[in-house]
Amino acid sequence: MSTIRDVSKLAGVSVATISRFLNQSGYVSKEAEETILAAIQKLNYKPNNIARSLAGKKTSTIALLVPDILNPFFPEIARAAEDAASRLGYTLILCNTDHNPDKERNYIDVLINKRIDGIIISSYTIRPEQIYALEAENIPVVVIDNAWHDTSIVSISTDNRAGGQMAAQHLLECGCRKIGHICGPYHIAAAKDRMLGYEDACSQQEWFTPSLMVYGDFSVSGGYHAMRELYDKHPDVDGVFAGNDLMAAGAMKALHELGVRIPDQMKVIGYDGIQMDMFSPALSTIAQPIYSIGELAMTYLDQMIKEKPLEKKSYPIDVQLIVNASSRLP
Amino acid sequence: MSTIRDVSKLAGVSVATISRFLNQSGYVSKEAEETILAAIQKLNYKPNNIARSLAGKKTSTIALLVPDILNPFFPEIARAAEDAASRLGYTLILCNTDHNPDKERNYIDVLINKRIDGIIISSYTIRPEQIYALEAENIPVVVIDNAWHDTSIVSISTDNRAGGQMAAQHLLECGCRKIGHICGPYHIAAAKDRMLGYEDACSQQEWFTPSLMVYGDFSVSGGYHAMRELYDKHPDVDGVFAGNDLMAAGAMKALHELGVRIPDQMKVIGYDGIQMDMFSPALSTIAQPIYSIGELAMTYLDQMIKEKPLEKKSYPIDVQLIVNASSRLP
DNA sequence: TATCAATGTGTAACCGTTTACACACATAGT
DNA sequence: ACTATGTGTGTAAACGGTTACACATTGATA
Repeated sequence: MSTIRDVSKLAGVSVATISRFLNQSGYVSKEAEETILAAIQKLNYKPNNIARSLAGKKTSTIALLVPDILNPFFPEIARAAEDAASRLGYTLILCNTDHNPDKERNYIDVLINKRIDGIIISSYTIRPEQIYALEAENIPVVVIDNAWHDTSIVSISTDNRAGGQMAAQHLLECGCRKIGHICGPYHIAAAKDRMLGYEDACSQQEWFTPSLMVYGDFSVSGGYHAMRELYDKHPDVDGVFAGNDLMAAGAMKALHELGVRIPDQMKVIGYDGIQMDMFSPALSTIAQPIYSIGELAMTYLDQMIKEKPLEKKSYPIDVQLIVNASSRLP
Repeated sequence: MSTIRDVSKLAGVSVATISRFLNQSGYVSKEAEETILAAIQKLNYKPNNIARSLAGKKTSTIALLVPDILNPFFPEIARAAEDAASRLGYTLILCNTDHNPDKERNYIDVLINKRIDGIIISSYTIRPEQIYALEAENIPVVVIDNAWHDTSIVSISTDNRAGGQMAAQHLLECGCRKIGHICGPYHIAAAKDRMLGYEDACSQQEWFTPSLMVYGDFSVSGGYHAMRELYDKHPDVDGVFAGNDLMAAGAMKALHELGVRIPDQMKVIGYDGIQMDMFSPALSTIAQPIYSIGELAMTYLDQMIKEKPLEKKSYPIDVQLIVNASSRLP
């Protein structure tokens, strides 16, 4: 493995000139360029990015911290972030935290030691102090899917309450006369906000009762069991809003087993807009622009890394009602 | 950001002693340990891994090259590889190549420049020469889901032909009297082998005709259209083996639309064993131990990095028939 | 002709670690 | 008393780049 000094020797110019040539910085004559190029090719020289990073203080590496890449929401984020990262000349480190604060802390330490240029975090469990620890080391952070208002932390997030309201409102407009809600984990702000949105839309209806809100854990099986529980308590529900698409899928599975036809007897709507093109009937949902979120996160992060000022700290993103067969009017 | 020299100064010992302490190498007295620890804490010192890598020739970073993390097969691989990597003290870089040779080449160059310790590759398009390029730079490679026999390349793979045969055989045993096959892209060895397995099982049947094999592109919509085409040509098929689970899902969607009941009128089996717990009826499949594949890849890679000899070059993994509702006997 | 800017190049310090080597001292074995 | 071995520490040279600074040459301008 040859070094810049080997190239320097072979080409008969100083290492500084080679470096200038490689980085297109400063002046290099035509002749020098040619001899350098020839030497590089002859030696199959590849600049060592480790050394570059040490001297230049930039690793061209960013990290993406997610709870679990197996949750279909995150591959889409990862894909978007990676596409943007690659376009901007960064490489993407993937970290799964499983909502585990120890793992989070541990990863953050490792990433600080690696002197990554920036980090995108999606986490329900992380505490602002940990973000400040990163900022103390001059590592820019963008948080997605979880906003702390009134902090200096840059975040990209959607209005879950408005989205929840939109979902419930849609079912009302479809003519549903009793709408249940499968709620995500209470300690997750997004889940709670979506539930509040549901309440905004439904709590004044004469049929409303709190037992229409059942608990799921954002997973398919959570949605499945929640749906059975809901149907047990209220066999007359004719619409259900699940706090995310995975639970909606679980609910539809339960309904299928119960012989309840969708959308004739029951309309279903989810939340997130993850890719579920294999589904039949296709699921209505409140779609977040997942790809855009990942892409924007990377874009803002890049600006922070380049020390360009950002306009705002908090970037709200709009959600969109997608009507599909699962809630289509007869 | 303090350095080892700052710690050295504050603790009143040489940098060598600090380094020995940090790496638990060589002798360090109890007293030295204590003063060092105190100094580290006081300065909030974090060892710079870039410098470490430069001096030590190890980056503790490995890369995972996949076609597309959005394909549900790969998050499972990524999760497994990342779990194992993290356990072994590595960090995982994620790269999407989209089956695009240019992107592959580009990533490989970048990764060489970053002096990653090793790389796991899943690609249908990559050429052995590119792997040799990595090996020339002393970067160990493990290839998954694609074996080149008679080469020095370490690979983990399954016997797709046997798996395809198993799938078709299963449908025969279920009493199917005319079985179609939705085949993946011809240029992908795995797809072709699965098709050959199907032929092994079915080509001697009196009902067999080549037009029972239709083409899909390993995607949901590919499977959907292939199923419609197949049903068009042969409305009397009562069993279909799709070359992967995504196409099986697309096929089931098409069948649902066509009003064909599964499994009564048509039995369906897929291939891969990706997570599809939201599906109803649940899909039968030839399951690859996806998690194990990712985990083993990382394990073997670690051994290669540590220069421990590997027993073999080619690690064959067994697949398993999973019978679910989509092919259950009446 | 003197002055200046633009072009082109080289020397050497620096980035923050690891580690080979030298050295000092204690303890134990002969 | 002499060696060998184990323990503990420090100096300084790597690792492979970047870049500040000094210096030389050229051509244009006053």
